[in-house]
Amino acid sequence: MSNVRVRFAPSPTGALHIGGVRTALYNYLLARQLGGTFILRIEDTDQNRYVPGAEDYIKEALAWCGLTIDEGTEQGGDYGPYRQSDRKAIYLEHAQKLIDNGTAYYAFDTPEELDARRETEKEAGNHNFRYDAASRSSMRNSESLSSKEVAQLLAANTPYTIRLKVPTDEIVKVTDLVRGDVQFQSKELDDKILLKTDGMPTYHLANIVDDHLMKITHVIRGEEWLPSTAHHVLLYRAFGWEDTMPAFAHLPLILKPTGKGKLSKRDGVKLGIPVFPLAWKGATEEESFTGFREFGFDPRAMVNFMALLGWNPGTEQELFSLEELIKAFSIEKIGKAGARFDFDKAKWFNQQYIMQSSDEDLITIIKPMLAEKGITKDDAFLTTFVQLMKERVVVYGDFWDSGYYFFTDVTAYDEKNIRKKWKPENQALFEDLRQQLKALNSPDEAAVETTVKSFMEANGLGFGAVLPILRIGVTGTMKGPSIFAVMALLGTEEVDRRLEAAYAAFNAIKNG
RNA sequence: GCUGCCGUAGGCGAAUUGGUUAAGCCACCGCUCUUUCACAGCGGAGAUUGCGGGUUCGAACCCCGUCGGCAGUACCA
Repeated sequence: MSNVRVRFAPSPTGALHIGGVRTALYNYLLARQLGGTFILRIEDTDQNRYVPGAEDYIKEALAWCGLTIDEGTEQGGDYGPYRQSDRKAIYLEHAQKLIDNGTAYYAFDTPEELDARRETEKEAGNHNFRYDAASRSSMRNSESLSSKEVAQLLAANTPYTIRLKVPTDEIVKVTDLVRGDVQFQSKELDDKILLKTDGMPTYHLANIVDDHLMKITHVIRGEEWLPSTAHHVLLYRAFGWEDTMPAFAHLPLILKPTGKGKLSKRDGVKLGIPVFPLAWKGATEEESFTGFREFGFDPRAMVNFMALLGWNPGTEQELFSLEELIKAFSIEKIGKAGARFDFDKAKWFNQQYIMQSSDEDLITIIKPMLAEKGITKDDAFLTTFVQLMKERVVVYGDFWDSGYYFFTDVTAYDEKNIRKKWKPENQALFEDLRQQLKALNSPDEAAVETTVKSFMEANGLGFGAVLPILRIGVTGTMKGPSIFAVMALLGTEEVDRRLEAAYAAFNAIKNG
């Protein structure tokens, strides 16, 4: 095992968004490719936003995608605990070190005071008030107050935060694996809060301390973190850890299908498409979302789709198994521009996977769907069924939606085509055909075809006059597999029953 | 506003890193197959590489400017 160690560090504030899944995937791919370690760390330092069930959801989602975790809250490991709320003491201790070495300071300003200050600045025309080198002397902190005053405040248990003391004028360089060198002027950076009043760290502190302690070598995360990376570099420096600082790779955003803005959960409900791997049951209808799994996706298809969203192999290969992705993946091939979430493309991948799936695998998936409707069928029947249908479905639900007639009576006829094709004067002929078909005992597809064809020949009827009648009569629709195959599978009794009912219905349609 | 990132057909995106006619896939159109739909195969349309300058024999690629999109700008992550 190499010393490469990467982490996926979600915050349990709800369902894991598809962008998060992709971040996890890229981390996982890098770890596996280099024989490294994939770590799951739960970043639950904001108690106000904690959502019960979110942590389990994250784990289930990763498992569904096939991303196995090496170290984490369940698996354990030598660098635990892996839940940040369990590491509270560590952060306090480290924040203290920064106070001691002068790179951080106590701040006693309350949120209300901060808000008030922002408000007055705004009225004065300054819309970008920052707690920074320029303003900190006018705030209440251990930089502006005398050490005696600070000691008194601390002794009186005055609530405080610990802030990073950002250097006044310095250029902070960040080397990003996907974007190259990025520079920030330290005077544009604010004095980020490191430790909150409640004793919990902010993301910035926790992330640096944990990544260092957990010996993380590569930080792969979303682009929204790029601006604060300068702070992170400053923190590594403040701790004296600069020489072991991990490499950074900031992933491009996943954009809305419309192209404007980053994909949000609202887009999913608005467009009726999943933007989460698994469904999420929120407190209300509005906070509940469907998932790729519930939408009828194969996890391999979703993973394949996501892998290509912001990364490309540089070849023309499009279909990748997880194993192939592990081999082909490279950070250098990650794109810089935001990738639009193209759900049509996602469906195409799923269709490819279904077509590639074995009959057995498909049957395993279909059986429970049928059972839910109280239908059981033997494997021989189901095998033929999936063979007939697998190349014309996109999501698993389509097996039922466009193949329900294999299991139950036709619910609606294609009336438009019936009006065009049904000739009541030919009914006697079709009754005759019905009898002929019925006489066939457990026929195969070829036998049905022969019977129908000789019937057509005998009566001078073409395919166009006969097949649509049979097709709509048995399945209700013009779409579907070979009608001879469908009839053979359904059996003579069933076909006879359906045709009898259909002819009556056709006359009604014609007359209505 | 400020800071940063990004900009190749409708979408995803390639281009041996400055070297002929700017790949491929999805979507779209047509043909073949099938008297259905889908799959598959073939073909088509669609790009003055956001725009304007510059450097160069030569620019999608380098430089400057400009416009646009996005992100960040919390005691959230």
